[in-house]
Amino acid sequence: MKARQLRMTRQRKLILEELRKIKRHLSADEVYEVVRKQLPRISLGTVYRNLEVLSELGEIQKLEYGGAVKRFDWNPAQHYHIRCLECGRIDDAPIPPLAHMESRLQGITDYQIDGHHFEFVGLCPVCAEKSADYMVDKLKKIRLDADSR
Amino acid sequence: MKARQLRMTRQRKLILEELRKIKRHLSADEVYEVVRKQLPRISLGTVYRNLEVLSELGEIQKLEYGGAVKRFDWNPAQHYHIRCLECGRIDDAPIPPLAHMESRLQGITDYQIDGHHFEFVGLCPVCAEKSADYMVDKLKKIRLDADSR
DNA sequence: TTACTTGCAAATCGTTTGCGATATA
DNA sequence: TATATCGCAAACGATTTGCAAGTAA
Repeated sequence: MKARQLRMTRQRKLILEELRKIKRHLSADEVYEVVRKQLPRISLGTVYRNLEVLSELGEIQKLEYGGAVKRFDWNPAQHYHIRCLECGRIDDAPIPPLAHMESRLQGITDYQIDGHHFEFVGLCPVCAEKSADYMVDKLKKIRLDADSR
Repeated sequence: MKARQLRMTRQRKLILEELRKIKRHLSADEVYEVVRKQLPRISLGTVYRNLEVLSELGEIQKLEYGGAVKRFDWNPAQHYHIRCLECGRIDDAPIPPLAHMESRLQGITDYQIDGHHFEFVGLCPVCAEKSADYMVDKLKKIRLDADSR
């Protein structure tokens, strides 16, 4: 679209390198914490600006499905995700992209369709564990109540 | 889960009625503007609280796919949506829900899967029109430049 | 040398929350 | 009457932005 005279600054380079190295789906704040170890004076604003630029360039991808905070994926190729409803953690979903979805809307929508988003939602192993502990506690209490009557 | 002593206040009733009458996918702020016409002293906080309660009850559904603002759907049944990347407008997608998606992760994820989200993204008719106008203008300018040389 | 980028801080935006007053069941 | 809910305003968390100084090309 628009030709841009972008510069590969130390900040931009480091952010991209760390994302590719860590291979997880970090929020802007998490990226900030990571790169701060090597560039202590970097600002959160710079991190946001660079994540934006890098995703516009197609070097990374911005994930903004559900949940409050956006996350950034080192892998710009199309693939799906699983999101934890409790803590917001995101992992790759091990299934291939659905084909021919867009063509199913041919002629029956007046939208100009660009693509689709798909994600599984549920509880990550850590939060599922916590949730199970909570239920066990609850059952214990109910049993105690019954015994004391 | 938890038995709640909910009350059907005038505010709660009106919000639900208006959503069901309008049958569009409104943001909290849009709901606020609508109900304010009949209850001028209602507060935005009340609207947020009631939209939350109503979606917990399953009377409506909260949409929090992508985009910044949440939207609320009068129809609590499972169905998919199309979202405009430009203005955030949401409409129903005229395709049935995908079946058997969750079972495809059986045994290959340590997440506890609850369900999935799916949405098409693109440009709504209004924004597609604007975008087309913009491109036409651009082409005209390029032609003028060429002529003047 | 140019103008893209930065660090910093203040601003913005959608949403949530604490409070004392109100009204529903 | 008990307490769920309200209106109001302040608080919040994530993200964006204005600006003067710094720096890649």
